[in-house]
Amino acid sequence: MSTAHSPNQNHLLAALPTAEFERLAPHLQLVPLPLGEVLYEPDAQMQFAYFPTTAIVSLHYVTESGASAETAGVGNEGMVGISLFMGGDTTSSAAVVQTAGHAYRLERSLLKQEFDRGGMMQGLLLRYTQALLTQMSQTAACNRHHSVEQQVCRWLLVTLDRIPSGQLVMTQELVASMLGVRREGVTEAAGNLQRAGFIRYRRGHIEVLKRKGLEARACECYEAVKTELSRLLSDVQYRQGISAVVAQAPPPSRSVAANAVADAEAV
Amino acid sequence: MSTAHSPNQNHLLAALPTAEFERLAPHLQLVPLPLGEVLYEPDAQMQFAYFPTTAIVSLHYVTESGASAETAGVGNEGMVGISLFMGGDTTSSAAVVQTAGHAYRLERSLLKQEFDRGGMMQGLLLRYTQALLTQMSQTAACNRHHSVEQQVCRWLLVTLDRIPSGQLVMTQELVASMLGVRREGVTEAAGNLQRAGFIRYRRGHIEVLKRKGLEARACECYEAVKTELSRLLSDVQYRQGISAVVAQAPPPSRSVAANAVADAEAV
DNA sequence: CCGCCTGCGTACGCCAGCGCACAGATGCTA
DNA sequence: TAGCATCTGTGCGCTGGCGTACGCAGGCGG
Repeated sequence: MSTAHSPNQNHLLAALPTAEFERLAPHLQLVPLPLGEVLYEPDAQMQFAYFPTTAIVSLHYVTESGASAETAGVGNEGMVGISLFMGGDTTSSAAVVQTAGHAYRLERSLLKQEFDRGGMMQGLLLRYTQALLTQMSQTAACNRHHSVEQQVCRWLLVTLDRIPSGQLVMTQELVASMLGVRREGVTEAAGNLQRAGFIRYRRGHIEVLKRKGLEARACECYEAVKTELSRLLSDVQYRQGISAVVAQAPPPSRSVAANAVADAEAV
Repeated sequence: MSTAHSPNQNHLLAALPTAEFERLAPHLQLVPLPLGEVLYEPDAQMQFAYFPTTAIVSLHYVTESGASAETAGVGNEGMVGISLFMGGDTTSSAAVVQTAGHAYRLERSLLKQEFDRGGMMQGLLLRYTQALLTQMSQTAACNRHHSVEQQVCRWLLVTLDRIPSGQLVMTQELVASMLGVRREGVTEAAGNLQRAGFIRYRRGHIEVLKRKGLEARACECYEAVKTELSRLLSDVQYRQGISAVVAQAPPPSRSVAANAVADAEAV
């Protein structure tokens, strides 16, 4: 991956007006995020906010007994470190790098300072936080009601949306720990999907062949979260021509969302 | 219930400095919230924010197939209508009154206006929002990993914390729909708890006899959410002597939380 | 080229929670 | 006081997901 890096690969940073961006730019540090790196642990004081570009970070909750579950994921559409401007400083969840890549990080006090100016940054971050809320509540409902296979599909899709290539570097074990289910459950689901011709995988690599297929088998939660994110950030103007967060015309009502599968691109 | 009503029964309102409170006070309308009332539906434009005093409101997500799950609850410690100041205007979840009572409501634009002044109100609401995030992610993990009985205990405890009397008006059917589980599951769990002498119930009324017992059987999630809320709002000064949000001394580390059961008050 | 570590396949028993169905109990209303 | 709607108890059979355990294979390092 020797492509040029730019803060604009992160949608939040790309949406800042020039003045605000230039105020922050000198302080944005590009950092590599290797797989498995822990950006912060529960209840620990965090020093930086991270704006992923190519990396994906997973927000986890780990139970006393050691079981874990992802409560939300963060890619180039968002930011890690909400609590820095929300006022709590710490969170009860952990942030772990789920797909290696890069992110720009910003020192705690600078973020807070920019947030408190009450400009565009504030509005963006707040709306992104709301999207995060949606994601978490959706995850809660999903964990209650949907099958492992549905969740695997959902999870592949959201991950895919954050990765341009369509090639996920990802063991089934890891997927299982994200979803908080057994590895064998993922193996079985993945087997079904492979037999159906939707995906192909080999030792830690998952390749999506038929996106539509996954969408058809995923639960509603995928579309719901995606639609809500694009709604919340629909009016942002990117300084440069980033492809929109979600290329989707008028926000469909929820009941329609299920049928939207039909007009998604094939691949 | 012919007690005098006061906005100070709501912890957020009670924590406002005098100047801010007096600006809002003339616009706070006391409204009764009957059981089952829908404060807002998914994706609908909301006109008011609600600050419960004696009522409890439940934030729900309803799946396409009609199954539902509570993602968070709001009592006198919080507010319903986060999205009004977060910038999204609407939410994908519904807000339903879970325990009848009262709330003060505030017109949308006035809330937003006060929030945007950047005073104490803003900080309070943001920190409360973070508590809500914690609650939702905890719920997600809880739905994944904990048993119905544990969840019933947790749910009774959080509800109890919001109701002074200790007498819940609550059918098992309703509890079930909150948790997103079968009614029979709740019946069984409640039966166990009654046999153990922790609670007593009769047709729509649940009385808690031994709080300690419930705490011992509940999952960690109860303590975790409670501790986090008190941490986030620990530094607030109430204009009047409200009993603190949570009467608890130094925030115990998570691993200790389980043992904290021992020193909770009986009954 | 060989061996080993890591990731994947599969199988078996187990149980929590589900869906359904119906009987008994309780408390409101007439 | 009787009737009735509603809430609660209980008992099926079913199944999805868990825990465990082991065999196989791909791919990397020596």
